[in-house]
Amino acid sequence: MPELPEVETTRRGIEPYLLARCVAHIEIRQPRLRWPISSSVAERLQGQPICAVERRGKYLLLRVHGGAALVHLGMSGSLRICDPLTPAGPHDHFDLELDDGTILRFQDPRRFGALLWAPDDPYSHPLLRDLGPEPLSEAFSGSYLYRRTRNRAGAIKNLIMDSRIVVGVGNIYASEALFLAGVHPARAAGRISAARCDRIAEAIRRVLGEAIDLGGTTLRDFRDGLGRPGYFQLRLRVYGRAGEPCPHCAQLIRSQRLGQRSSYYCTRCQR
DNA sequence: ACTGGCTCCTGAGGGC
DNA sequence: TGCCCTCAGGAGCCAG
Repeated sequence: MPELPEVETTRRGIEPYLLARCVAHIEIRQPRLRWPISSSVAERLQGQPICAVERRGKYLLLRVHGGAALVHLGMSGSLRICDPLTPAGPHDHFDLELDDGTILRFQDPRRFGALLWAPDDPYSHPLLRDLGPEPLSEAFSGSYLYRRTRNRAGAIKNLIMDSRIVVGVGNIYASEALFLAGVHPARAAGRISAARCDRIAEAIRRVLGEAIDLGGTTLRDFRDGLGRPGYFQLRLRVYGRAGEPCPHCAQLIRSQRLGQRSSYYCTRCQR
């Protein structure tokens, strides 16, 4: 579910409730997420003021003195601000209780998400250390993408979804960006020209930027930190639209599995 | 160094 | 109504 726009939307939603508040208690109901929740997370957060709520790729960082809690939403995770009287549901795996009574609640039916402790400089944690650039930063550009794709035989769609190349682009936005750029998702990455790498990089920035502006994409269950849905699903041009006409040329949109994921594209507009 | 495949889970939806 | 199958938005990890 959550790709970069959904994680950023969540971050913006929860940040005002967390900043400068102290963590009073952590309630863990189900420690078995992607990695078991270690007791050290609770120990290190307890009593600490949260000094920043940051995002790196699809990871959220709740920074405190001495490190940060890393939260990943996996495929079905969400974070919600609620009050202590809200009853916890079966997939509400942990609560961060703040000193003003506010609760940050993590729900994740598929349990692919994570809560980890990253000591000292959290950006040197093994999960963050080797991540590629943020797609909306200066470091990500067409020339960067061109350089990183040389001699790569794999499909361009798999490459832009590889977090070591660029972070935050999941299955939905990869299809959308390649449609905007006019590039076929299965095209060998190393054989794409510099000019077309420019178009792909620009399309990724545009799609992610628009999706953040619309509060993310809610296909089934995404909600922001306050329980509100996103609206980018209304702007999806090809994702999930196999058999419907292409918005540019009316040719029927096709779908194909690429690296175990469904890809959607127009054979006339994308080469 | 790359590449493709497997894996962790639960829930929804379609076919019969 | 119920059972079985397939698929789902992530991404670390492994073998080749």
